[in-house]
Amino acid sequence: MNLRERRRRQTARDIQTAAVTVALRNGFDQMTTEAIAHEAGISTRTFFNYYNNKQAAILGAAVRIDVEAAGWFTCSDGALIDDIAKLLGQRLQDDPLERAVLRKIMAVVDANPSLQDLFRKKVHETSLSLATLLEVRLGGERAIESRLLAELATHALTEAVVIWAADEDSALDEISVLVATKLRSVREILS
Amino acid sequence: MNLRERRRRQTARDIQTAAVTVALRNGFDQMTTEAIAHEAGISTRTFFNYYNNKQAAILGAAVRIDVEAAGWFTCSDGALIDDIAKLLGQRLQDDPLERAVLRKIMAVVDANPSLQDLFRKKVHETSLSLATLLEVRLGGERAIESRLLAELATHALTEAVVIWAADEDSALDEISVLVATKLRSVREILS
DNA sequence: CACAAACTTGCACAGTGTGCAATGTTTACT
DNA sequence: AGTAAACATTGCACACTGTGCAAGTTTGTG
Repeated sequence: MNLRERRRRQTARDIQTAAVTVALRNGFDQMTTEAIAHEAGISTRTFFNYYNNKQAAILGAAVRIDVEAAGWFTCSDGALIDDIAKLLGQRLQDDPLERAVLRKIMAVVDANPSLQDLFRKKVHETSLSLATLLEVRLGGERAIESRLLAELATHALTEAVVIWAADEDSALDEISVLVATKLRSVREILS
Repeated sequence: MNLRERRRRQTARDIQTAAVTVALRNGFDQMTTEAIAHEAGISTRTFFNYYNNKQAAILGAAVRIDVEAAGWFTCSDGALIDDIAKLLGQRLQDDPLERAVLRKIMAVVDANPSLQDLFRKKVHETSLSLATLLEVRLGGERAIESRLLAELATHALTEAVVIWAADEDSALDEISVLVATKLRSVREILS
């Protein structure tokens, strides 16, 4: 990994930390991009080189499904629900969540619709990646079903992460168990 | 209904029409709120009295689930999937869609991520209303499942409306049939 | 008709987000 | 080590967004 690359990521994280700090101190709505830049020790202009807006700075960089590492998914013959849960769980192992940080972010997000909007957008992006994989696995004639199932699964992931964040004693890998449980539960309700 | 109320709705629709017109003519990104206001024959300031931003002007006023008229849903003993499909279908009967208008709007939305964001937000709002009803019907211990199912169903509705808009010969009430079909289909895939 | 409530508008203003050009830093390559 | 290309940071200017306020206009009601 480059020095450039490392610095870039570090700066991105620094800006995120600064943004969360300022948001918790002054409230997200009062917070200006200028205040974030000042807290992070950079110019306003540089702030916009890293994030498009202050919402994005709070949520940080997206964690994407690694399509290379997901080849197994499209041709696995395991139970679909378990495979989906495993796939989504993998994403979280790569770049492990800090419960404390996540809680701070959640506190800010909970109070701010515009952050929720962006969060939904990110969930939807994940959903689209998953939908692509599902479509390969299920066949192109089930494209719509793939999108619906992907949407269901990514929302289940969100719910699972919220539960994980609230429960001090739960481990990261319990998240994918929870996702599978919830998907089964929805299937039962639909019967 | 008041004269005031009627005029307000009419102005809201006029602004929406103006916005769609300008967006198709100049492209959404080039379009300024000033251009919309000018096209609609009002001041910029008045524009903001009706819509928070130009995205909202394109999508128009939200159609909400009428919670009063949905009392039957929480205590019905029909098949859940059919009830959900019926409930979501009802929303569309109230304020019937114009295929031609909808297509224009879809053309603008397809080309503009910021419009898709807002659209997702509206879908999510519908999902939340549905989740509340589902939670009453299924019981509070299945709150999470209610939210997941609501999310699934509202996305199915979106897919169904898209199909309806594309097919010249389909009737409005085929939408809820399609929603039910897709939900069943997802259930089968999960088995 | 007269009055209150609601609507429209102009104006001022704080904040957002981008293009550009100058200046510095890192990388890759010889 | 030397150098050129690639990339990063910044200031500045500028167009656009969105809101508060106050003054003027229209509409519903007694």
